[in-house]
Amino acid sequence: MNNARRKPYPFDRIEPKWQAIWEERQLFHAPNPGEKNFDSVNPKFYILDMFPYPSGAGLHVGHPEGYTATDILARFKRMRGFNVLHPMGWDAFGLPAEQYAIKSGQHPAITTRENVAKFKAQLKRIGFSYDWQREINTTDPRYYKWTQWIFLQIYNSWFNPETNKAEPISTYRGKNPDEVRLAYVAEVPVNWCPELGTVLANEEVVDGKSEIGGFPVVRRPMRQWMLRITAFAERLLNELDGLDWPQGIKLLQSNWIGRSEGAEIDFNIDNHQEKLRVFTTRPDTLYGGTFLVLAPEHPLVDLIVTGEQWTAVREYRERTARKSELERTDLAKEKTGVFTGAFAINPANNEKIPIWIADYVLVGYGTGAIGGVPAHDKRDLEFAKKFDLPILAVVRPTKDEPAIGFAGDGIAINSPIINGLTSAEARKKITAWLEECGLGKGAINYKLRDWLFSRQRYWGEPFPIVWEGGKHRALNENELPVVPPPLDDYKPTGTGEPPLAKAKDWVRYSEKALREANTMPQWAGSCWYYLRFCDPQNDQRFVGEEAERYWMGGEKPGGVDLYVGGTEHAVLHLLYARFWHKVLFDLGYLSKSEPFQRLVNQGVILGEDNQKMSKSRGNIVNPDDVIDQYGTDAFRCYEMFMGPLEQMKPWSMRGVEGVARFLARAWRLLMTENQAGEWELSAKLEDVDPDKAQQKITHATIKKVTQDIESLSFNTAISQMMIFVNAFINAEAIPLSAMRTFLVLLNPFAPHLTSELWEKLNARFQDNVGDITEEKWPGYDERFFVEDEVEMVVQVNGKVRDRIKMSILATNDEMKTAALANPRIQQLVDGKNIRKVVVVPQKLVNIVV
RNA sequence: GCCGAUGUGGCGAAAUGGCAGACGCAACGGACUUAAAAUCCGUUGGGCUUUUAAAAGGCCCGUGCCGGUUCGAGUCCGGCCAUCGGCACCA
Repeated sequence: MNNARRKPYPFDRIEPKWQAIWEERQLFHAPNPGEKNFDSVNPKFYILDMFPYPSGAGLHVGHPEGYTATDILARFKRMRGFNVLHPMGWDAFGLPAEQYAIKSGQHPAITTRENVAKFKAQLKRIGFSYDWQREINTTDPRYYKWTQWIFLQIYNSWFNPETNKAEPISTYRGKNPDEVRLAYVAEVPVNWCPELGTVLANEEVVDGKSEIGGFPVVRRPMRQWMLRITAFAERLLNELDGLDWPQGIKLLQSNWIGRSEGAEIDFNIDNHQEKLRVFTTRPDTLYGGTFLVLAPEHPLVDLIVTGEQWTAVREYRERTARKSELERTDLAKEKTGVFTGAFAINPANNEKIPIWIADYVLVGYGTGAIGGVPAHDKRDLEFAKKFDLPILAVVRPTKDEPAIGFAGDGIAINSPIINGLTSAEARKKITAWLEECGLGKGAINYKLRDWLFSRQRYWGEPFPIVWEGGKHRALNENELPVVPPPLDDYKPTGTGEPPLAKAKDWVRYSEKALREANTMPQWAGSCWYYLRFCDPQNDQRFVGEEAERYWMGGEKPGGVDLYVGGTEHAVLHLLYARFWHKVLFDLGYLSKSEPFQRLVNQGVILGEDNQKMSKSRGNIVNPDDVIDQYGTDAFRCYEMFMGPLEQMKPWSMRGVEGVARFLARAWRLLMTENQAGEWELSAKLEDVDPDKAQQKITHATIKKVTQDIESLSFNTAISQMMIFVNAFINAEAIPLSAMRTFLVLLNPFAPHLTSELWEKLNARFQDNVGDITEEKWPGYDERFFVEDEVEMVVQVNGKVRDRIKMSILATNDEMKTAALANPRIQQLVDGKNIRKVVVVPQKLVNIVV
């Protein structure tokens, strides 16, 4: 014998064996409609994981948490007769791969290939039942051909506000279609990250730093591709309602979209032709507007600034431009600003009010200009105090508190047209008045910005666009895919010029036309991968119509039936994908307007020290080490036993051991070790009827496990199976039928162990049963739980004082009589006045004295 | 500041308004063993108390804090506190 630690059961032999069998027999392949073995009678179930970004570090224990949950559900649903689509793929374009490539000097295509191989081997080792025939990779030209194709659909569409839908650009009747395309080029202030040498989307900037790498980001105007996601703001917001998503994620997304309702008001400028438009949610406070503030970048500043103020204004604007996003949004700092020298007229009272510029007004939101109402807005109040501007209260609070600084709703005062009205009424009335006078109108504003869609990086999808005579134009579909040139030097240039521009031959598309050299962002590939999974090999279409209708359509809810992944994508992937989906839906390519009907977020797994896992803390758990020691079935079960799926929870090696012990006990329930140290089927196993108690616990376990899997309460399902094993472990005879049932219940959790035991049972009992993976899920019969006697709890004033065995058939009156006749209870209520007796049938009697 | 989630033993946790702490970990005791590991059995929220003692009971307190609804509250309602997460000069 070697001196390696003896395994509690031979998982190291069993697990690779069954993985090889599954692969060989392709048991988890889901045929499409029209394909061989497709069964049109079964309902479909599409269960999707967020596909991983294959980093160099390999899987960590957080990935398999969600993957195990979906795998259990997928196996369960198959056993319940569903056609289950459960695919996996690789989101492999993007910054980290490229950063890593630059650092290691290896081409990103090579490192990506290696990382994918590593991830795939790790996932296979955990025994996930993915349909690997559907594997996709976003960096594969056969895949991104269609990413580029979808971009063309977006480019060749516009948003028709009348139909509230995306339509082909050919239906646009205006002069210049380029103004309304859903993909357009604009010179806008963007998030430029010098360190990464690229621009970033708002969603990719966190606290003024790049989400990836944490490098400083500055605002800088650049010519970039944008996607008109803002046109869909209202639908993206409204259609959240119908989705079965965690409330928190919906809220995060609706806050990001940030709808606010108010009015746009035009102010005349003293001695100028131009009008100044501001957006406000509080038109009812118009009378209290004692100044206007423009964003320093506001285009009107140049026109209205007076000679004396010009130097101060210019200096202020330069200072603002130099500031990083982080400095500018620092809340702690004092308000700053400069007077432009110009005045506007408040349309409500015709007062002349000064126009200032200040960096607390953002050029990107609303109209980039605000009416300063210092009495009822905290920021305006700070500003007015700092620069000694007049403060006029126009809302009286309904409770006893000072009017100055009151930002809530109250009663309008000092406002002739609306005096005495509630704020809500006042808003309505003054908006109507503004509209009548042509001074403004009701308006809705969104925080959501258009999606900055180009990157100055190498490792991404090239745009299917060429430039000719200063104008962009789409390539033909038959020119796809546009494959990037092989580049030895793919480093960012740092100047904002994309690395692809270095490939002069590639860029030269024709005599007159040059290729677009920017690439698409990381998110492009993941915006539609769930569609490609439905029909991954199709080279005629991004997804076949029938396949799309089957997997993404169907009865309500339809679409992806369950999508599991982390919260970190709440406003990135999940918003972008919904946007693309809606465009494709409007253009008639898809069955449903929403992609993901039900979303579940798995909780973060912390290190044993209760801290976030990180290299620097040294508390990272590597799945491979756990599997080496305890086997993958134990790993899977532990991930699920830790606690509720959606909860944040710390890892515990001891906990893994406990679950491993449970599996070993289940193994020994059926197997014994002989003299030679070999495992063989236990002699206690018999083809006999279970006794009453065994029957009861078997059916109770079927019920609990079935319901708990449906509700994703995997931890309590495992608890119940532990109770089952504990109940049988010392039985004289182990009834075969109960064991068969149990193995099927445990199979989704521990597929290798149960497959092996099932095979052993088949060999001994030869009752013509096939592979466990193809078994039907067992049903349960409530009759087996019902007992002749129940234990009735007797309470006095809500406190448990005794328990009495009662027949299940006992009436309420009989229960009451029995309780009152009980000597202990008699003692307690003796001499007291019984005021009330509450009876809960078959459960409890409460005597109130 | 705003929004959201969470708060139960030494730890991870469980409980359709009806016996709080299932299941697991850790700890302690025992069996097996030359010994250890493994395995199996038992005890395990806190305090008080009855019995010579053990066995077995009994009483009180206990689900972040304060109040309410109810025969009965971890669960429902109101108010606070703490931790975590998100958003944040969004007009």
